[in-house]
Amino acid sequence: MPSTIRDVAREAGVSIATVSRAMRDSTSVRPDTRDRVMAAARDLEYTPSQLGRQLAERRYAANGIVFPDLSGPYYAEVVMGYEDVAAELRRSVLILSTHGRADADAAVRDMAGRCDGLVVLQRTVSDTVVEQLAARGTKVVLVARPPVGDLVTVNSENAGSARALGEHLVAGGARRIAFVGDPAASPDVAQRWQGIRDGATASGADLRLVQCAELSEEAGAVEAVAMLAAGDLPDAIACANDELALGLLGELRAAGVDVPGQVQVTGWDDVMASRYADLTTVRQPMRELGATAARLLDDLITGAARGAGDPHVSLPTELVVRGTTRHGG
Amino acid sequence: MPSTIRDVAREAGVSIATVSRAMRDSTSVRPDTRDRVMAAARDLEYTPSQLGRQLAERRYAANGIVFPDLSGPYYAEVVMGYEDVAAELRRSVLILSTHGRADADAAVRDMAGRCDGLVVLQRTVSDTVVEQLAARGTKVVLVARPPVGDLVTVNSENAGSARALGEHLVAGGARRIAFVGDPAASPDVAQRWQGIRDGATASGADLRLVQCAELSEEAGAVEAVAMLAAGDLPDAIACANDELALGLLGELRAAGVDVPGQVQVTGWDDVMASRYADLTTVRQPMRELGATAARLLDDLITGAARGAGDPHVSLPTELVVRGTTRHGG
DNA sequence: CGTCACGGTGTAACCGGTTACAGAAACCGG
DNA sequence: CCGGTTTCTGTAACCGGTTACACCGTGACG
Repeated sequence: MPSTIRDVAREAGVSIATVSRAMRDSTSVRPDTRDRVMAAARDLEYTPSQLGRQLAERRYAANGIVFPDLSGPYYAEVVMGYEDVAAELRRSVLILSTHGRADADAAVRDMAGRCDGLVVLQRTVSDTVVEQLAARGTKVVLVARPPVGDLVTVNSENAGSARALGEHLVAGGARRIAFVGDPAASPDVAQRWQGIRDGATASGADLRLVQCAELSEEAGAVEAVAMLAAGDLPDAIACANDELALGLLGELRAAGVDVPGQVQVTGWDDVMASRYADLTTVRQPMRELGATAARLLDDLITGAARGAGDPHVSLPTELVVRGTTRHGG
Repeated sequence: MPSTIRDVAREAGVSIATVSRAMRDSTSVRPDTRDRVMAAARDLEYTPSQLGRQLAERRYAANGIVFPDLSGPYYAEVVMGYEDVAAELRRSVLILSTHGRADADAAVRDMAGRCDGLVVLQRTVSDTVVEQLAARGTKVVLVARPPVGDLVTVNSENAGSARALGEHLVAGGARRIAFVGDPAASPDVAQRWQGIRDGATASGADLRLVQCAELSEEAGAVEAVAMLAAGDLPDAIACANDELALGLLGELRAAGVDVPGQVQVTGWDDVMASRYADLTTVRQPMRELGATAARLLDDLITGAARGAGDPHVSLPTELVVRGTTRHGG
């Protein structure tokens, strides 16, 4: 229904090549011809079809981003940072949440057929598919995901802050510390676990692992109930992320446990709710993660050699001490 | 670089038409031919170009969604609900955050050139552009936005819950109530303001408006400081959304004000942080909003007449009473 | 005045698929 | 064994743009 370049050409009495030229560069077309074309385009409400253009130019001017879920605040922030930069670079953004979908790989392949490059958050896409895409020429940047080949990755620094967190807990008097999470689930969690252990054990405390795969408030509540039932509360509980910690914290407080007097509790991410729950945590630069990934991806697509150095970028994090841990000590 | 349909045709010793047919429907191609084609496709790692396909079929199999921002939890949830349904319907999702961008209209037009239909949240797109898009054949669904022409809209019910909220505050003993927000900013806020006023005044209380355009924690904090400075606290403060209320609440509590003893405070949306701040609020079905919009949009695109009735859908909301208001009365 | 350079424009060949139409091959009953 | 279907496949014309190349007219220069 919308008018095409040929309609405009007919209306303006020129060839389609001239219309194309008039629409995209002002040089190489005589001013009066250009005006005639523009007038015709306006009359016909002509908007060049992105599709035709993309096919001819063999570029999409679009980027994708694949993430597990948008329900927590974490990914939303990353996506936001990504979209922001992408829009600045005049590229459209396609999103794909793999959630629990079985056909995630197929969906990702489909998406790859619609954009010049994409960012993969976490383990949402298998190594094989990532490699295939990269081999086919789709540019890929991995965020918070184990590296594949020598693809560019962006992560936030975990080890340092985790260590600081471990030391902070011990300084607050903790001797027996529990870490709630699943180090096997993601390298991020593994690094947090490792770092906290380093910090805690170096100071002579004990760290034990409470295996917990899901990182939700519900899972946190479940773990809290289990610990209370076992009647064996540690001095401190370090959670793999904030949502887990918030769920756990709610349950502990409901049970009348004194936090941080009896048990210290920490999370990771510094989501909005943590400020209100007064939860000690580690702030991740979520928007920066997305923004950085977008820029690196653009470099790859445009062929800029900015990232000639290390293809593995790591962004700093920051320990945020609040009321669920003991200060000073 | 990736192989095309012609490569596969050559490899398999058939014509491109046969390849096309073999790839998309299993009937109408002899099994052994089909196998040859599939084998060739596998060998060459052939994936049909979405671009070519879309151009030929004159459909994008993609939907867009335009929203102001993803920083709060509200839009993220709506987008999530939208993406979920879209993925189910096998459509890709394009996102566009208008944030503070000056060229938002141009970006939306560009987006419209990449999808069969799109959803517009709030006032992110001007009436003129919405009308143009609709006229050009792009299907449009409006969410939480004033109607344009007879386009389909999806909203959550505001008036009823707002009225209930007003009555609840009065039942808690409030005589002088302040509403913080800007009814002119969005019809949602206008309806909340109106509804709360109805509920409050019917019970003999007073409602005054504290004009505040921005709906952020910062803005809420600013308003709280202003009220404290003026030394004239009302009995209750109803905020246009949760973030505003949370910011305000933080400041009041920091100043030693007794909530809800001295002042009752309410928000709107029921974001995650509100549970931890123990904020009385109204729950909106955010995911449903997105999901419903996605389904209605799909109906429009596929031409299903499901929505033959009223093109204005309204989803129910629910008053959530917590600790920042006085129960019972 | 002939030639050359150059700016402006049109023709036509792409980009990578889908599909109407026609023709070939296989199958059927008589 | 033949005519008529039916089933399969190929040819070619799209979809809506971009762009290499050829062409034409003009002004400058020798």
